[in-house]
Amino acid sequence: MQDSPTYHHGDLRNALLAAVGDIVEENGVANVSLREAARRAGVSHSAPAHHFGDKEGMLAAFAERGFDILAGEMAAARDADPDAAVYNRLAAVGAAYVRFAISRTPFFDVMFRSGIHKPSFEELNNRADGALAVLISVVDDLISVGGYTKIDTRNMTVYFWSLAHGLASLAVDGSLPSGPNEPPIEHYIAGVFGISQHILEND
Amino acid sequence: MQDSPTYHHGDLRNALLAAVGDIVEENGVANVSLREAARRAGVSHSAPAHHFGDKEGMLAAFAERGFDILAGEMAAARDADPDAAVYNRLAAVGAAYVRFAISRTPFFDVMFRSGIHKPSFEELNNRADGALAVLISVVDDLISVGGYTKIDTRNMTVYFWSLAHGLASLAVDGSLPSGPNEPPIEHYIAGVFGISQHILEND
DNA sequence: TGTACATCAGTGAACGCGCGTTCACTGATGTAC
DNA sequence: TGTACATCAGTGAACGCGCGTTCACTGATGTAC
Repeated sequence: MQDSPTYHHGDLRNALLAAVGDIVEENGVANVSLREAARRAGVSHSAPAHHFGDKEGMLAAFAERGFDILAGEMAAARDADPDAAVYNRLAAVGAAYVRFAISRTPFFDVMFRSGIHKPSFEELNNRADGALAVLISVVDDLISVGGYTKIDTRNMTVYFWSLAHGLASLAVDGSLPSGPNEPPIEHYIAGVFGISQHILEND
Repeated sequence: MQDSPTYHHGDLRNALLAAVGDIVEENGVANVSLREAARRAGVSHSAPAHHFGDKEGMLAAFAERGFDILAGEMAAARDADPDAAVYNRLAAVGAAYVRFAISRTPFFDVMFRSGIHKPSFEELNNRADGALAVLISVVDDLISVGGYTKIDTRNMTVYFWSLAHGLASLAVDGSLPSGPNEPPIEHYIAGVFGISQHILEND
């Protein structure tokens, strides 16, 4: 960190990633470019290549950060009230997922809607797995506590992941009805995970 | 339709939309352009503007068609076996949604992942509502037959929509584990809607 | 049946733009001695 | 403490490309009479 501009930026990588977030927020994923990120970071247009190799590498680095944040927020939701019933902790994790998408849309967009080719970026896959692991940990708890011998962990995980991811995607996309007479997203978060809860209560 | 090339194409609008599908399939939504669509339709690069106004208009027209097809496939699933239990019809509609996303990925991508600004296209909104109406019709049946006074239609609709849309998105995105030892998508379709069924059976 | 004319669909040249990438470079930093 | 040098971060000019949009145009079609 420097007070005045110098030849060496000092924190350019972070500055560029912040710029990416701003661009996505303002103009959408489609308008992210190495040059625009450089412009916003106050640096020559060829500087980003030094840090990320190419454009896709820059987006991958941004998405990695997103998965880390998502994992952190889901883990915090899971651990917020250790005395809570297992289902409530699971619903809290799901709600954290949806809220992440809404409050940090640029990350969500780049992570899931940028057309980035995940398999090409091993580290990105690792970070995504890290986030998924948080969900799996609570699903495991649910299954062991509830004794759901009929449902395997994998299906249960995909079930909750789909539910949270679907609601998040529809909300971010603007597909859910919204307007002055429409309920806020929290209504749907409560509704959707409330419906799921019947599974636990009645099984 | 003409046998030989003429000045007037005769079916250019359809040819351009087909080209859009091919481009998305081969190179992703990000690489759709008026010029490339024109090229593939064997027409001058400025012809598409005649039909769609601009690039976003072309994508909107493509997405409209996608919603119509989706609505048709969901309705067919709903009506395939009128004697089926209500929940089974609902699960069939959900499965049709997921299969649509997988078998017609270009449509799904443009409809939900292209960053197209839906509110600007009234007709596109109408088509999207038309598809949603099919889902709502079956949810209404479910609620009236099952007597779920505790759950309103809106939450129930968003619940099933999220479930289907989430599974579809994850599958299309390549986020679900896939490989020689991983189950095919049909396993997850059955698993996810099977879990939901507990709601009906046990409420 | 023929002719005139309006309409429509598609053309092709031209414009200006932003982009990704390359490459020889230079300024700053840190380390070895 | 000073000096030499390697390394690293960022520069800026240059390249070629594909794009969207505009616009005066032309070829084809259909309709009125």
